[in-house]
Amino acid sequence: MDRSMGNKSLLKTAEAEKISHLDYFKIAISVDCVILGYEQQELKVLLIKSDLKEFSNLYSLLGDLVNPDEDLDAASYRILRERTGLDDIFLQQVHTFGTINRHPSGRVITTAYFALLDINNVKLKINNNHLHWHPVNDIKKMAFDHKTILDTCLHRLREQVMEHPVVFNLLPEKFSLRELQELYEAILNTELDRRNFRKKMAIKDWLHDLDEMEVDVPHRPGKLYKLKTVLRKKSGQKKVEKV
Amino acid sequence: MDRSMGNKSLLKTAEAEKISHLDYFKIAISVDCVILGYEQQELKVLLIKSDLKEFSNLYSLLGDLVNPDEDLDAASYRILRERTGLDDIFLQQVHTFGTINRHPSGRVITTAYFALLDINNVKLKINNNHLHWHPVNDIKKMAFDHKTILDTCLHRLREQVMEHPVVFNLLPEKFSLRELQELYEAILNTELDRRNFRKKMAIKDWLHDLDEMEVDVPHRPGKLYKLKTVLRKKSGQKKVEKV
DNA sequence: TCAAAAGTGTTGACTTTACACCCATGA
DNA sequence: TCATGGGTGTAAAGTCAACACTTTTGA
Repeated sequence: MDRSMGNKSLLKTAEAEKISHLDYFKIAISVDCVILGYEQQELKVLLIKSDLKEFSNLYSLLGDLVNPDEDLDAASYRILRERTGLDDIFLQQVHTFGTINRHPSGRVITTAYFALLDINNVKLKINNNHLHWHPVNDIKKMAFDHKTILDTCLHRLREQVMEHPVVFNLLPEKFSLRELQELYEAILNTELDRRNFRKKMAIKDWLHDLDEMEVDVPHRPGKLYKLKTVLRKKSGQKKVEKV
Repeated sequence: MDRSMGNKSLLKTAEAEKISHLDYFKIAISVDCVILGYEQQELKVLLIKSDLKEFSNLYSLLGDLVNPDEDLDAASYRILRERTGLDDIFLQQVHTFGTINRHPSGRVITTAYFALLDINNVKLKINNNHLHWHPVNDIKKMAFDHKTILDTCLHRLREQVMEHPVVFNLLPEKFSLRELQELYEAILNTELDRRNFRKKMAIKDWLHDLDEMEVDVPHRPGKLYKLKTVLRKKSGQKKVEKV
């Protein structure tokens, strides 16, 4: 950012600039988190009932204003921690939504993140306002522009899922290949061929064979795997592919 | 965004909420544009000398604070228009940078966009502050966190270039396959095989054969093409690929 | 006639898809 | 013994990478 346009290269100090810009500190910024979990072969998102009259009976994502002394990313981690009690979580920034009238309280620009977590690790912190896990395929209308935000984040997730080992954040540490495949199918909303899926996973070399078996399944138990330790990471970064 | 945490589902009006949030309107938001052009087989970015003492002699991207009554995207189009006089330009949001101390004047969160334009169409509007086109491969240090922003945008551009018909925004309307290939090579920083490149373009079916030839080249002239009209677009949106 | 780039196909390696059978386990 | 999913291989189609020669034009 550089507001130098039209002034004739007079150097200003940052402090002087600050004063001349007070007018602009009239926009609030928030973060909104698409917190995703996976349960009963369904992808679910953590929602809360909006407490604004304008949106009564609609659900919204979890978000909050960013504090002036808080990094943007830190704000999203704070939301997660406050709501789920979890701290070491996969989180990725997706897009910033900034139309003028997206928030009825005033000018609020929001940066959307998605988070992936193991739903069984979560004890929801405060259980009022209908905080709950909601199947993502079962959402028509939301408060604010949150439906758009949700869709944008799901789109991004789908783009990444085959290239980057991210979805493992949705599973318990140990899982079978069937569970993993079902998760992919839930995310991509499609069916996958079992043999081809297993081949693909073998090629990616993401998994570590635990030499353990499923227990308490009503059929032949499958092998258990975990994500290779080197691939675990808290936030996603992408690599450029060679063309 | 929903600040309902911990309150016992008392509905508030947006107006009431606005008042209680005044404290938070202490963050400014800006947009920064990585404005890219292509000239002499080089990718270039439009830079200006920073007018902050803290960054004297460093260049910065073109950006500005977002006005309270201006959409975020509109702000980036405004920057472009002010600096280049161009209006109908490819522009894409990339990432929002929000660490506390990234701007010495105070808390400024910035959303980065990249723009692609035909450098020959541009008459730079105000030519002070060393506004100029700078080869992207020749930049080490920039004001603020602008080097990171630039790198992030270039990374995103490289990711998109083979999947989406975006780079055509950098070329004149009519171009030869050689020119197009040289552009791809400049963006990707690599050499491409001519035959394979032409095959790939043929498969993508992005180009319309104009039945015209290059003129004034000191060798056998090549055919001229233009991007198919249906594929022209001002801002980029991605599609999910089927897996 | 020379220099420069245009234009063009094939082969081998690899990747992706489609598809079916026997096996191990728990009920 | 039955139901359920585990586990596995192959062939055909398609994609990708490497590679060289002839043609056209302007100088």
